[in-house]
Amino acid sequence: MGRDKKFSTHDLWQATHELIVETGYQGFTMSLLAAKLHVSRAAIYKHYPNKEELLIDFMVEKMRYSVTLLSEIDFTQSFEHQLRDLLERMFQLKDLHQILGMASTIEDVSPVITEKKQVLSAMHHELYTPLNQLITKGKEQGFIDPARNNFLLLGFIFQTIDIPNHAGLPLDTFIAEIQALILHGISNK
Amino acid sequence: MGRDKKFSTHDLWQATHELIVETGYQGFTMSLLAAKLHVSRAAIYKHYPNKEELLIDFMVEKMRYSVTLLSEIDFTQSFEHQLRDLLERMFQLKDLHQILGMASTIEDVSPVITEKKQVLSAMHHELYTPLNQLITKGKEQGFIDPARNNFLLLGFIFQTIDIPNHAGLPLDTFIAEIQALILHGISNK
DNA sequence: TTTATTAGTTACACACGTGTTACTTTGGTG
DNA sequence: CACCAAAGTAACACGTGTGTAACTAATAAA
Repeated sequence: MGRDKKFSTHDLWQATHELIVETGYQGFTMSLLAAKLHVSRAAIYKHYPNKEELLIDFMVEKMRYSVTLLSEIDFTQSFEHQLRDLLERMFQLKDLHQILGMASTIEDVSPVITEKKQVLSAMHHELYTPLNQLITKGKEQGFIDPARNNFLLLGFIFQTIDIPNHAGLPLDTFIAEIQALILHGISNK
Repeated sequence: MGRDKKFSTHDLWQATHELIVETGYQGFTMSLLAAKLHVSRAAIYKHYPNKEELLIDFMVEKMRYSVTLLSEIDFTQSFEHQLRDLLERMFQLKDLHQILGMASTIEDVSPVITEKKQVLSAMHHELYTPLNQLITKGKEQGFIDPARNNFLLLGFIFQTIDIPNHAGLPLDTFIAEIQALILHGISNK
C-alpha cells in the first residue's frame, strides 16, 4: 500500500557517497543531499531521524563492504603477489578510507550513535587484520626485519596509498610504482 | 593616540593557528576565535573585513615561514644528512602542511582573495624546490634511479611525513624510522 | 581638562542549517 | 468508489553563523 518511492536505499547511499566526497563531512547538509535526490529535505527525515544517524549507517554499510573486500585476499599467494593484490583492493577503497576517517567526528547526539561508532571502530580493526597478516608473513619469510614496529609499517602502507597521482600515470604503473616504493623506498636497487 | 590593544597581531595568528588545528577549516568561526582572544567578534572585524581575508593572510604568513625554514638547509651536506635535515624541518611544519592544504577551499568572496590564493599557490611550489634539489642530488649521486618520476617521489616523501605515531615512539627514533622507510621501504637490508 | 583618535562592545539584519508539524498526493484494497 | 496508509511537501520555530552600525571606553596631545 501507499504511493511509490521517489528514491531507493541504493539511491540514498549513492547520493550520500557523492556528496560527502564532494563537500566533506562539515559541508554535508541535508538540503544538498535532498537536492541530489530531487526530493524535499523532509522526505529524508521520514527515513532517518537526523543527519548523524544517516551518516553513521552509511559508514557502517561502507565499512562492511571494505572489510569483506580485504578479507577475500588469497593468502596462499607469495608475499609479493599478496601485497600487490592488497594494494589493488586498497586502491578501490581509496575515498572510503578518508570517509571512514570522518567517523570519529560525528557528534554523539543519541546513544544509538555512540553505540554504532564503537561498532565502526571495531570493524576498523578488522580492516587492518589482513594487512597485519601480510606483514607477519613478510617477517616470517625474511622480507621484513621482525624487529620492526607493526603500527609503523601499517601507517606507512596506508599513507603511501594516498599519494596523489600528480604525474598522471596509468593506474597499473602507478600501483606498481607504489608497490616498489613500499618494498624498497626511493633507493636504487 | 587611541586606547591600548587587547590583542597583538602575534596573538591573532597564534589563536588562529590553534583554532584551525582544533576545529579544521569548516569548524573555524569568528565567535570561537574571538573567545580565544577574550574579545568581542566585532573587534576582529576592525582589523579584517571578513573571515576569508583573515585566513588567507594567516596562511601566507605561515607559508612564508615554511619556505624560509626549508630553504635554510645546508646543501653542502651529504645526501643522507641533507635528507635527515629536511625531514626534521618538515616535522616542525607538520600541522602547517595540513593547514596549507585547506587554502584551496577558501571561498573567493573578493578579488583580493583570488589574488592571494594564487600567491599562496606559487609559494607552494617554492616549498617543493629544496625537496626537488635533494632528489636531483640523490639521482646524481646514484642513490635514486634517475628514471623515477619526481612528482611521485615528492608525493611519497610528503605522505610519509604524515604517518601517525601510533606506536608512541620518541621523536628522534620515529624520524630515523621514517628516514629508513623512505630510503629502503619495508624490506630487510 | 578638553578633544581627537583609536579600540572595543552591543545590538541588529540577514542567511542558512536542523528537525517537526500539518497538510497533500498517490496507490492498493474492501 | 471510498478510504486508508505510505510517501512526499510546505512552512514553521529555533539555533548559529556573518558582517555592520551606533554607541562607549581609554589614552595621548593641545
